[in-house]
Amino acid sequence: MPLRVHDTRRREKVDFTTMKPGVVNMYVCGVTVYDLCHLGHARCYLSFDLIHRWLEKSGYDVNYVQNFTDIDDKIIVRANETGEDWKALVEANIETYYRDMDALNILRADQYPRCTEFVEEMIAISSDLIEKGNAYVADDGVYFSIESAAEKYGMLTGQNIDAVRSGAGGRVQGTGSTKRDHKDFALWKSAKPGEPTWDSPWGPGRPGWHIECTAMSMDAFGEQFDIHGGGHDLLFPHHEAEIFQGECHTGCSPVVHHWLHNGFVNIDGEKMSKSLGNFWTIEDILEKIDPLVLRLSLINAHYRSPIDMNEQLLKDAAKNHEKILNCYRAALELRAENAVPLPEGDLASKIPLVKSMALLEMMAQGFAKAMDDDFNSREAIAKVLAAIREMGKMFSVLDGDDVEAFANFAVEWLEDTAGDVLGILPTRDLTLAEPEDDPRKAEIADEVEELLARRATARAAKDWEAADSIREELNRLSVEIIDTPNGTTWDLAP
RNA sequence: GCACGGGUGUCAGAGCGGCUAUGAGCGGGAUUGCAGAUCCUGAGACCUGAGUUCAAAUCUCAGCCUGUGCUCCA
Repeated sequence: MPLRVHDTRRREKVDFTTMKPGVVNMYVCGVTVYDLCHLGHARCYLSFDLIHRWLEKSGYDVNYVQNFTDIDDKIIVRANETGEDWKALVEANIETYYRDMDALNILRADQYPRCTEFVEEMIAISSDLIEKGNAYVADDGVYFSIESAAEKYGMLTGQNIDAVRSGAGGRVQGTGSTKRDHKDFALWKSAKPGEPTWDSPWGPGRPGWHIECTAMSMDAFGEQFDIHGGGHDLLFPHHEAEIFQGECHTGCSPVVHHWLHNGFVNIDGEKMSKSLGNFWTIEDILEKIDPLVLRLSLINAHYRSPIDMNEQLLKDAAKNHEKILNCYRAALELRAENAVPLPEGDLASKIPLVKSMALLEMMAQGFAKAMDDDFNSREAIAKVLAAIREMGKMFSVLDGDDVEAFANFAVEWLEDTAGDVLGILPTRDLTLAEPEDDPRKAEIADEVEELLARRATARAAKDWEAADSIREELNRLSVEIIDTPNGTTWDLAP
């Protein structure tokens, strides 16, 4: 079954094709680095991380480019507010961007170009657009003239230029700009006092926002490429501006073969915004919850649907994540490197085993089918959850060589799907880590072990009252214990 | 106003012409000293109206409700 993707421009799911067989050139709009990353950024880059991972799993060689917007009004304003050098501000925020995204197990892109490195290219494109009659020089900069390519208006949002034309005029007045039409957007902004500037044929100034992505994607891929992604708020005007610039400059239509946009994150039913005070930075959330739980909660919906983030959602995700990890841990503990490969040996006695493996194969196919259907991670997660139930059943039914071999199979199954594609599995070492490996746990380990030993003695003597009171004592230390047939294990309470 | 989405059980959230989604929560049961984890199992749904069809959450039309964009925003 071929990969299908929803293309915003065509407004439907289409078969995914690439310009060059086996190679995907993908550009995703990055962050403007003036502040910490928030939940919305997490969702966006998580969405494209899944797309990135699935394309690679499908055998494509993916060239993933994501930019940093490192000069912009907001950066200048923020730097002025704090008295910090804007370059230092940019560097600091790029650092925290990497820190947050790494925590969420988002694979790095292949390139992270910064727009200040492409000022020359942007000037060249702007000059070309002026020559072609698609742009003009005004008092305060260079503007792209929408009317010069009116047929390209509304490509992504479906807006009708005639409806917008009728409202023109009023807003241009009073801004001090000599831009001809309120729909026109800036390619170059003339310098204002106290701002960082670059030289240009139109005097000192700095590039407009939209032109950077055209310059950087062209630098990376040439005139046309396969996927352009971003948040669904970038549809207008940013991505439509790119269509104007890119197509007029290159003469190619389309420049972008597949436009992909991710949905937004709401908080408790309201749009996330600073003014509402419900603005969640990744840094804040990760103080409270496991990054992989946050990751699971955000990929637990189709990437185009809006997500309403709330406590219940995180609770569900934590619970599911734990289930998956319990299964993964059990599989890792039960497996044996040298187990007899399956299915081999006396097949007649292994019918349940063979059936179960066939069932899991089908689930793996279901997983692939879900991902092939416009990266339906929610459906894919459902397959993983169904699979771990099957695995849990088999772990308790099988024994001996069979369980070892089946566990090998299960480890591979899980790493192939939940690990490589969904990115929600910790490393094998972390999954099997003993309490002592965590410094917070190491601190209390001796005390806990001593209490556990006393409890074990009490339990052996069937003194349940004493055993339970020791457990309560452990609970007061935020320690959770679990009795298993092989002894008692413990962990810090979540 | 214009544009683009969405309305599925208590909640989250897939499916989008015929087939148990899945998970949380709730109800039984197995296991367990108890708890936890695990497994088995039950109840519970497709906004309204009309149409197409042998068959409609699923397609068409109308209505109602709701989200988002149209200004910087992932």
